[in-house]
Amino acid sequence: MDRTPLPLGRPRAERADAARNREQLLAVAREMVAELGADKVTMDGLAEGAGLGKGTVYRRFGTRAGIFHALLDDDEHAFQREVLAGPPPLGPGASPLARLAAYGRARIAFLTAHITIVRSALDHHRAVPAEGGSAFTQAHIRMLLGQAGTGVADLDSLTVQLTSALEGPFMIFLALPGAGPEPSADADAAFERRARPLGDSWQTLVDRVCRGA
Amino acid sequence: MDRTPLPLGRPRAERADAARNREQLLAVAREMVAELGADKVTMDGLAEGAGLGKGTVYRRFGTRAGIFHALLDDDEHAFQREVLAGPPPLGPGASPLARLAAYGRARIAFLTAHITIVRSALDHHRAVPAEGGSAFTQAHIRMLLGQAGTGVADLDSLTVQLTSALEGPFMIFLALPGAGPEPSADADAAFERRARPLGDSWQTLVDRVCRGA
DNA sequence: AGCTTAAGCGGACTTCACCCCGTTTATATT
DNA sequence: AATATAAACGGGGTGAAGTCCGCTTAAGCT
Repeated sequence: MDRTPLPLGRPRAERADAARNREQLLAVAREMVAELGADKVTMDGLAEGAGLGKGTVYRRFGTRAGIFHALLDDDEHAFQREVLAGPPPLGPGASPLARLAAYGRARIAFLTAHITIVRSALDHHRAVPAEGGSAFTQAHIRMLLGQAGTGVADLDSLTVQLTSALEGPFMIFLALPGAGPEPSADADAAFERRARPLGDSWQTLVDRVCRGA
Repeated sequence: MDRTPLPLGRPRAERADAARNREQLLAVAREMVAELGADKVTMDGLAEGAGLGKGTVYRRFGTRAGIFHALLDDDEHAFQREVLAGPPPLGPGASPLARLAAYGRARIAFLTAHITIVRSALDHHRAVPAEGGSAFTQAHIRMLLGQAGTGVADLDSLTVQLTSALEGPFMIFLALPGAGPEPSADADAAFERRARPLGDSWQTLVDRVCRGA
C-alpha cells in the first residue's frame, strides 16, 4: 500500500526540531533587534542567545542578511497580499495610474516602518531584485506601466529607474537622521516626517511620467 | 624674517613620505584591481603588495571603501569639471532640461565605465550622498530642476528620487551580468549594452517630469 | 648640525561573517 | 521495536576589516 501522509513529489517535509529552532531563532533575533539595534546582532550572539550552534543559524538563514530577510517576510507577505487582492486603489480595481501612486505611498510607508531591518537585509554581495522585496516592486510597477499605456517604448529600463526612485532612497541614498545604530524615537520620528513628502513626490513623478503619448 | 614656504594658517603640509606612500598604495591598488578584480583586493594584500603596514593603509584611506573612492577621484573630478565648465549641453549654456538629459547620459556612461570600482566604493555603513559622487549628482540635479521651473513644490524629494533613479540601478538594483567577481569582457560588454537604453529612458523620464506646471 | 615634536608607521590584536565536517537525531520503513 | 538514512546540529577553523599603541622619522626651529 502507498499511503504517503506527505504531499507527494516534494522531497521531504521540514523536520519538527528544525521548525522549532527556526521560530526560536527568529524570536531571539527580533528581541535582539529591539534591544540592541539591528547592527549589533551577530551570528554568534544570535546562536548563543538561542542556545544553538552557529552552524544551525547558517543552515536556517544562509547569511546574515537572510535573518533580516526572514524577519521581514511575514509583513512583506501581508503587504503583497494587500497589493494583489486588497481593496482599491492599492489592490485591483482602480486605474493603473491610481494604483501606481497608491503602491508608492504604501511601499514608502512599509519601508519607513521597517527601515532598520530593510537596510540590514541588504546583501551587499548580490544585486537587490534577485530575491528581496524589490523584485515584487519591480514586477508590479512593470505590470502597471504596461496597463497604463504610457507610450514609452522601453518599459524595462523605465521600470528599473522607477523602482530605484522608490526604494533607492531607503536603501542607500537617505542618511538616517539619528546616524546612531541604536533605535531612537527621534530618528524614527524624523524619518516619518520624510515619508509623506516622498509619497507626494512619487505621486507627482508617476503622474507626469504616465501623462505621455 | 618670516619666509614661510608653506601656505600660512594651514596646520601643516602632508609629509613627503606620506605622499609617496599614498601614490604607491594607489598604484598597487590599481594594479590589483586590474589583475584580480576589485573584490579580491584586501587591506592586508594591498599593504603587503606595497611593502607597507596595514596601519598605514588605514591612515591613508580610513576604510576599504575609501581606497576605491580615491581610485575614482581623478576621473570623478574630470567629470565634474566637464559638467561645471565644459561645453554645452553638458556644461553651462544649454537649457536646464537639455543639461539634465545630457547629465544623465554622461553619468550613466561614467558609471558604466567604472562599474566595478563604483560598487566597491560603496560604504555600507553610511548613506551614499554623504561623501561620494552622488552628492554632486544630487546638487546638480537639484540646481537644474530649480532652473527648469518644473512647477513642483517639493524639489528636495524629487531630487532624491531622480538621483536614485539615475544612480540606483548601478549601485544596487542591477545585477552584474557575469555574476562572477573576476573582470570579464563579456560582463562589461553586456553592461555597455544596458547603458544606452538607460540613457534613453532617463531622457524620457526628465522630459516628462519637467513638462509640468 | 642638533633638537623637538607631531605626523607617520607597522603589525599584533579583536571581532565578525561564513565554511567544514564529524556527530546526533527525527522520521519513515520493516 | 529496531533499523536505516537523510536532515539537522555544533563548534572549531579561516579570512578579512578595522583598532590600538608604542616606535620611528620628517620637518621646522635655534
